[in-house]
Amino acid sequence: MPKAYDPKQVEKRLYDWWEARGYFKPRIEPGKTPFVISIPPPNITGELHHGHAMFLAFEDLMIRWHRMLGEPTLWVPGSDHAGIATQNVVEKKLAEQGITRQQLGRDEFVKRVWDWKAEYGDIITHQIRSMGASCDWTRERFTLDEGLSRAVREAFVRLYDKGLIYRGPRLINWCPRCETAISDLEVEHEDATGKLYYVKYRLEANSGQRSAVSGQKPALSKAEGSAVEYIMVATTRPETILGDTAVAVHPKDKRYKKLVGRMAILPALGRQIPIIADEVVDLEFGTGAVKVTPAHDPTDYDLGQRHNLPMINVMNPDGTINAEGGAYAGMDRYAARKQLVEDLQRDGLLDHIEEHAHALGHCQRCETIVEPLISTQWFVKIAPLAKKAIKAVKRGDIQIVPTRFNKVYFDWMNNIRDWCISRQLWWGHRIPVWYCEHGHQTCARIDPTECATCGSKNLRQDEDVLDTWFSSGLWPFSTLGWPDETDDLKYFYPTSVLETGYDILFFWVARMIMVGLEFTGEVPFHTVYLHGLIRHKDGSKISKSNPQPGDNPLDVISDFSADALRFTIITSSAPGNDTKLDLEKVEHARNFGNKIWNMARFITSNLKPNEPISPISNLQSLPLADRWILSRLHHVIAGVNESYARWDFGEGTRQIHDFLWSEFADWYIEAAKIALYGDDANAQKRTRAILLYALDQGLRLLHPTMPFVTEETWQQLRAFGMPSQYDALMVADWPQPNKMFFDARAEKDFAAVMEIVRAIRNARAEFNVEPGKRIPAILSAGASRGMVTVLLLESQRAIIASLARLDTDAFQIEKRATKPAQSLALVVGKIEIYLPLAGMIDLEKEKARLAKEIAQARGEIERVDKLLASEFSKKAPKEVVQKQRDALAANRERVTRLDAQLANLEGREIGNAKLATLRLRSGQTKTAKRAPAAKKKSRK
RNA sequence: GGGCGAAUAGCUCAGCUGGUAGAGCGCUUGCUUUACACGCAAGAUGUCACGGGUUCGAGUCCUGUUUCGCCCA
Repeated sequence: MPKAYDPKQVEKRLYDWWEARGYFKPRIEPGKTPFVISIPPPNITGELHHGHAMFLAFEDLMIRWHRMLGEPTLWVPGSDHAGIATQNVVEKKLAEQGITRQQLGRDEFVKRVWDWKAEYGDIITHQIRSMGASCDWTRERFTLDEGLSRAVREAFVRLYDKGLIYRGPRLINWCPRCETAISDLEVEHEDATGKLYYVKYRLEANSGQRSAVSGQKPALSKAEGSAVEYIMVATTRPETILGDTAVAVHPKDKRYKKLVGRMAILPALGRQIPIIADEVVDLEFGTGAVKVTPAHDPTDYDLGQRHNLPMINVMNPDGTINAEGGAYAGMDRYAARKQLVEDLQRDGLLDHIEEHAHALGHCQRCETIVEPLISTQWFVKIAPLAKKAIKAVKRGDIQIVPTRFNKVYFDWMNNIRDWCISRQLWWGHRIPVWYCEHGHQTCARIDPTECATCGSKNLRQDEDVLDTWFSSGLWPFSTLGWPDETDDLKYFYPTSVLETGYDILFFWVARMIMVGLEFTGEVPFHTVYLHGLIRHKDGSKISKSNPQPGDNPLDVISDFSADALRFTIITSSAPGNDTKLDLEKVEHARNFGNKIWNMARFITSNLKPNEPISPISNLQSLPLADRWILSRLHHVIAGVNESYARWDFGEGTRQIHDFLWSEFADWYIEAAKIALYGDDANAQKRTRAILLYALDQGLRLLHPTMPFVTEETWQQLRAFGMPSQYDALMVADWPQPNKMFFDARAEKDFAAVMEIVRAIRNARAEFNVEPGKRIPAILSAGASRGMVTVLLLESQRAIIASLARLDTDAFQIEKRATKPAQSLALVVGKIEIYLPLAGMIDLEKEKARLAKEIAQARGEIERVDKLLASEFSKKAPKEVVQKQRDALAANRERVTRLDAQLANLEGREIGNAKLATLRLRSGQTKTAKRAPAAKKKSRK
């Protein structure tokens, strides 16, 4: 085995091997419940980014874990045709050659997009492979492939027939750059400082009664020296004046009460519009009088509906003013605004301009400011679908992790608005509705040849395509063959988990739930696991305008390995919370991979060729270190299973990391060396078996998080003779905790051994003992249970000597030893350790340190004394109180001994005491604290 | 305006059901100890944002405040 693990040599090879062996493909086993995830399909225009890396890490973890649990496991991969994005990309490319899509015509353009897809559309799915994702590529789907297109059409026709899809003129969000309608969700609101223009509308002199209202504000005024009256409105979008069909005031607004019913004259166009009263008007905003543009503003649209106002659309699809705009026709909306403001000013109708903060809607795809306008579009009547979707989550048929997103989900579902599903694009699923010359609609699964109503053969298909999310909504079942009752659909649906970022809870998750229930009568998945977003180390958003090293996951993989990226993502994130990616952490994860590799390297180098590995038996008779590591291993197995079961993959993976590094490598492997290098053949053999067993189990636990390094390492173990019924780790059994291995006594005893070794190492470091030097030591077992302790220590003699670098010829273990002259005395629990280190002790330094420790221990005593004197001793649980009592006793003893030593030192200084007995810092408090901690989890 | 999240060691983050805090990196000291310098050993480091409350006891529960971020309108 090479000295260092090289992921570059491994990852691609292993991935191809796994795939070639068919491990990614599940077997349908009736009677077994399958585990299924549908991949969140990435856009074919996309490149791998950290959002993908995130879901790939989590989903592959779940998939590999369940596969190892023996469940038929399916991860359906695929990609999304991304209507607007893809069309934009291809149009941009054509533009480089000076070609527009209109020049090509629809059919030719769509063909070009397919060409583009053939060339570039697989990039993303290949990049996905580099993360190690074990998807079943034989089931790969594309939202625009034949089967899924059929599903889309089926879905549309069913909703249409049910009356849940309708077409009509409504106020929608229009992107003038993409020249298509977009749904509410695709509009991103951004706060901006704009201007609020105060514009005076003249009043028609003969309309209604005349009145002159004197107000605080010049909302209504008579021009100087004339009889002309005005009503003043405030607007952020002056160009929409062209589409005004009323001015509205609040019915209770005294300033304007008398004006209601009169007519105002629209500036620039001279059209007469009524002044109406409606409660929706905000008395505080601007002048309290608002212009009403029903065709270009959501509030005004509703207002217009209530008052039967005409709707005048003044804008072309490209954002220029249309013929309704009179002199402004043909101007871009912002040019028209500018011109209009100038004209108003010239005419004395612009009163003043104020700064104004407001939210501006932008197109999610191209960031162009979105224009609300009236347009004839297709909509899904969504409330009936939402009702069922709410129930499914309320009933618990679907569980959202973390649960706090339930509220977000319910809020959105309860206030849901009809979904605009038509897009004025060429790339996508064309709406399956045909019109005849009489205006009849024919909606059909198969392209019709005649009108369903009048039989006319003169049919024309609707030009629009469907929102990409319409097809994504069907994803969990369309990918399994729906609407056909395929074997896959029957066996794998409903899926198990839907794992994705919380940012597409509405876009995708909610819609899948709604349409899934509608079309299949079942929830599309039982659990929704939402992850957070990956951000820069400083918390800023990863974006093209703020590039930082490590933004591209492919670079991170190349620098540190896919395993390292996955490990980092898993261990540094909590469900639903954003994660800051720290490259230093990825580096550590890479090092961890190398550490694992080297564990195997050590083990394999100690295996005997052709020696059969015997199973572990006679647990009771095993040496302490063996019983300890097996017990620890099985506690960790239990812990990982518990953590994973409650979706806490980070905690589970951390436990594996800590076990392998801080317990298995730091202590067991080091301890195992004694047996391996000793001359007891049986001990060697047994130790080899346990090393193999523990690492094998550890690798299995870690495999879902770090698939490559674990598989490669495991294959090495096999190559060197580790018996296994499996050809690959990825299809090996998932570890299950076995209580038979739990051994509290062994954990406690070995913890003591570790403490002794640490105490000696600490003393060596403190007193600058040469690292390689073997020093003498005397262990004194102490009074109670002395013989038991002696036996324990005796049995660990070689390990302690080796790990603490003791001189084996001068290493004594006694029930009760006397301190030699010129020695340090360390106390670990009841055990005392004397290190004769004559000539190495700095008296002054030692006295100062002892004094400090005494002060510390006294502080502790004071605190616990106070605590025990309070209600605490009556009300706290017995074991908690006992723990404090123990701590108190330990500290009292500690102070006594420290005091004695200090006095001894001082006495020696003034008098001539011969013995210097020193205590070091690893006293009882620390011991007591560390032991249980190490039992629970001891992290590196 | 409504809602959610975050605030813990210099940095990035863990801390499940309340019993006075952990990791990685960084830092200090020392090590070519025959698996690993992508390593080993030994260390130092925290009024757990702030105020109030519940409790014998609060980083952990309740409440208010501040700062930052996000979602919805």
